[in-house]
Amino acid sequence: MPEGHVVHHQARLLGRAFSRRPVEVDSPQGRFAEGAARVTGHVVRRVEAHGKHLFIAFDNDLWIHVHLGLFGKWRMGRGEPPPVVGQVRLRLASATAHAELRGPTVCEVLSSDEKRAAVRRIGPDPIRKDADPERARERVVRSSAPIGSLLMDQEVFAGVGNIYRAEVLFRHGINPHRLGSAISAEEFDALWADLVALMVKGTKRGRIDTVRDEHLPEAMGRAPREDRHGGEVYVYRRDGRACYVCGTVIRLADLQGRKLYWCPTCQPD
DNA sequence: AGCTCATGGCGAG
DNA sequence: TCGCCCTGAGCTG
Repeated sequence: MPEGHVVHHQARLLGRAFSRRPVEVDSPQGRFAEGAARVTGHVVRRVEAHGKHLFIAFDNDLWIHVHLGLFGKWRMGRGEPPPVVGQVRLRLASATAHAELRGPTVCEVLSSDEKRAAVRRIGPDPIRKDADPERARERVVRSSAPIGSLLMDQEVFAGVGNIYRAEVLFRHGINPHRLGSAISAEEFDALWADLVALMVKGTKRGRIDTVRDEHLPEAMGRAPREDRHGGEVYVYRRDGRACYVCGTVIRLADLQGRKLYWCPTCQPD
């Protein structure tokens, strides 16, 4: 259940484990059997992440394209793959390492042309050094959609998910319902720069931490937050509880089927 | 054991 | 907007 920072982290690990080595590819579950047969035994050239999409290059100019969706998971390890337990869509095995993929939304083989086209459809990714924030700016400032929706639109901000959306808007005092066209150039610049910093940090740590030093539990005399996602955050999944900055009760609403969290005082309409 | 929810996205209507 | 995809964790009982 990853946002972009997890996909980048996994791409690094997969690249480290399999690049420049021949890899056996199969599909114990069977749903990726035809795709696996097209690449098995070939050498992995590299592994790339673009937003939440992961691409594995093989030396026959084919790519495996994976999108984890809400349920997908990689499991990696050294040595021989373990006996199959449950539904394993894709399995990679080199002489020294293995990886299992379960429950992805997308697992397919693409030609290099198809891969390039897929990457073109993905918006600028704050984690990537080659990202062009002007593409995102143009979409935001002429949009009549709320910024809370635009941040989740993968053609605008690739890799941002529900936690980063909620947290970056809190950190900049922007109400998620404010329209993109009402975001100033200065606000866009600050949002983008902050997404870069937060998501790069998340890639390194493997968790999402967004609380500034002066609001950390040690500084505020409160107990550290314990949440499933592992990080320290201001508003995500904190509805009904007091804002760490002003004490107002954090609000929850549904926006296009996803939960949206914000502080009505720190992020006024 | 069974239920609900989750860091996502697509297609039908 | 809704339902579906598909898996696992964290509850409840």
